[in-house]
Amino acid sequence: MSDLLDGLNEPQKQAVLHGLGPMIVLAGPGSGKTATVTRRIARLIREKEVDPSRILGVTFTNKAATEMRERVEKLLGRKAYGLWLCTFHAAAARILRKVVGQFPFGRTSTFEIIDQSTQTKEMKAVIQHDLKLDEKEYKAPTFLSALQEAKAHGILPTDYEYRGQLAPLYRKAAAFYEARLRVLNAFDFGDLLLYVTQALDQDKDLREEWSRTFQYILVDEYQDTCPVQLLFLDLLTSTHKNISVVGDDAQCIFGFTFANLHTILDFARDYPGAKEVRLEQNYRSTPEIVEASNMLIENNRVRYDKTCFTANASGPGITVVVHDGEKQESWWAVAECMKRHREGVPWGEMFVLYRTNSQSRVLEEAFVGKGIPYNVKGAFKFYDREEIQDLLGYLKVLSNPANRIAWERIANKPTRGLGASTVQAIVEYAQEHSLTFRAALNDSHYLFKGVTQKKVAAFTAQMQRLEIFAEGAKVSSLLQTIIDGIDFKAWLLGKGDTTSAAADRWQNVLELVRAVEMYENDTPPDEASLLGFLERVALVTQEDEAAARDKDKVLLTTLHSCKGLEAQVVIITGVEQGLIPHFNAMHDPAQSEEERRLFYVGMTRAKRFLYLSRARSRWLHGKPMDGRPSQFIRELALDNSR
DNA sequence: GAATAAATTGTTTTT
DNA sequence: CAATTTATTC
Repeated sequence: MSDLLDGLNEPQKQAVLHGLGPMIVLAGPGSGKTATVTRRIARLIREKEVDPSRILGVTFTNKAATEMRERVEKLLGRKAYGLWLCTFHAAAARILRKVVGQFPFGRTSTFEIIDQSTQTKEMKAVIQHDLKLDEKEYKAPTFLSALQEAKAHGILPTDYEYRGQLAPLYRKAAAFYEARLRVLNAFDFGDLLLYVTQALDQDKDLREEWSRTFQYILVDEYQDTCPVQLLFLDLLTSTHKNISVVGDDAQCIFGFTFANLHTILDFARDYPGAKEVRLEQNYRSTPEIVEASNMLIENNRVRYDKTCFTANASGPGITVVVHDGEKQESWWAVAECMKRHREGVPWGEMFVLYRTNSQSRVLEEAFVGKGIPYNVKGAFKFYDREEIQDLLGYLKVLSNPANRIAWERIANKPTRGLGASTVQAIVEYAQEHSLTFRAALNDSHYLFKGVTQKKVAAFTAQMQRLEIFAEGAKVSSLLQTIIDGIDFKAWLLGKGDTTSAAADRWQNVLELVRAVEMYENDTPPDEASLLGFLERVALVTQEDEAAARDKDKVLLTTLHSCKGLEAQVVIITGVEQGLIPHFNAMHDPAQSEEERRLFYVGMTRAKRFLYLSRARSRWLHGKPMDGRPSQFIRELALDNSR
């Protein structure tokens, strides 16, 4: 018992030892939040002898979940089998798979989780074919975000009161979109939480069963939960009421996903008698950084009155620099990293941060130029790459024959003479006869003549062979069989691209094979399945395990996705009015306060060296733009601000 | 039917 | 400026 409390301060101990009932832990940056949560979980398992499968720990990212699990297992000295430690979406998907069949949702337990691009494609089809509107005038992303707003509030998009004149149109689109996803046996991200809350809300017995299951629920990054997630938590805690949440109102930066700052401010009101713990001591940063970030955040009107302090030794202070353009800024950033590296700071202890993903390109070029090891987080997702999506298409089709989108994708990859019109004919035939694309393939002898018929038949036969092989086969050997069967390597390398680009693509394919093997390695053999792998792919987005594993590289990332990380050296680039705070957020007080919190998050990642850099001029959409210093530099009230 | 060239058009942040 | 969509050619 004692070792679980070793080295903790008084409020941290209180948080770890808290017994029954709701608790909120207000945790400033670097205040040992993760240590507190993991020790609390470890204590519940070890001292309170709670069955791990009756504890639900929810995090914001998969990476955070994995890290926490490792730390809990280290504290326990054994594996925490059955412990639910995952993201909201993963938890929702897992419950939904078990219960979806009991509801008229029109999906089976093998439902697929579709990605962003599939969502857009389906919504485009809704606008063009179902609503017969001009897609130039009515944009799919606008419609999707309207629907997401409804889903984030836990309301069916067909029932939601949208703002503005387009409301009736949105509701119609929602109905068509939902119908299309049903045919695909698919949910999108937002649906996972929406439908699981619908299910738990509608069925009292089910709600009791699940809320009895989870004796303890812990939530990380509580400030970034949206209403439907709160509803989800509320439904699951209805029996035991043992919910403890950890968060920092000053780090609420996901307002655009309908996370609301007031959920954390109102926790004590919503859960009367909740214990409140404040972790205000910062163990991460120098007093210079802690004080400057306090100065900054005090400019926000809506916040908890909380003051962070540190007992850490004084450091080098915050450096503010100006450059002519973004190229000079990038060269400088690389040079500064090299300088610190010579002083003994490992590459892995350095971040270069920016507001928008498009800023990463110049930086990347500068890092490549000097041969400095770096990692870009967030920009292009590994699983979004064309060649990866192609192969995943085969896996998806084998897992879910109703997945029309995936069929369309793979039908002519590699080129086998099934062009757009042939595929379209199959799709229409399937729709007419209410068949899956796969079933339509079997009947296609009636549809086509001559050469086309032969080609379609060859494709059907090949897919049938794969289906037979897929029975009981390991995912890794299935993938290998697909790659060999369609001669994917030859097709990739022969596509006429430059040889190096083709070689890169093949490397990515090998990476995918490794990812499958890794999945099989850390999943119990009886649980590993094609569906399981596809779910991981759908929910594990950015940080593919490979990137997370090769440490000791400078991390280039956005201010948003640096949340939860820390490093010796942090360089924030593009500290200009219009970038941070961003143009689109500058005129609305609530949004500019969010921009300030975002900047606060970036600053407080730094342990020792913090640089704020800006350029006088920067290329934006092909035109040079003058850059004025961000108002936030002034708000820090530094001696050396210029 | 498929590959290439030209034109257009968008640009915050993400599970 | 780059990525995506449309037009053109083979």
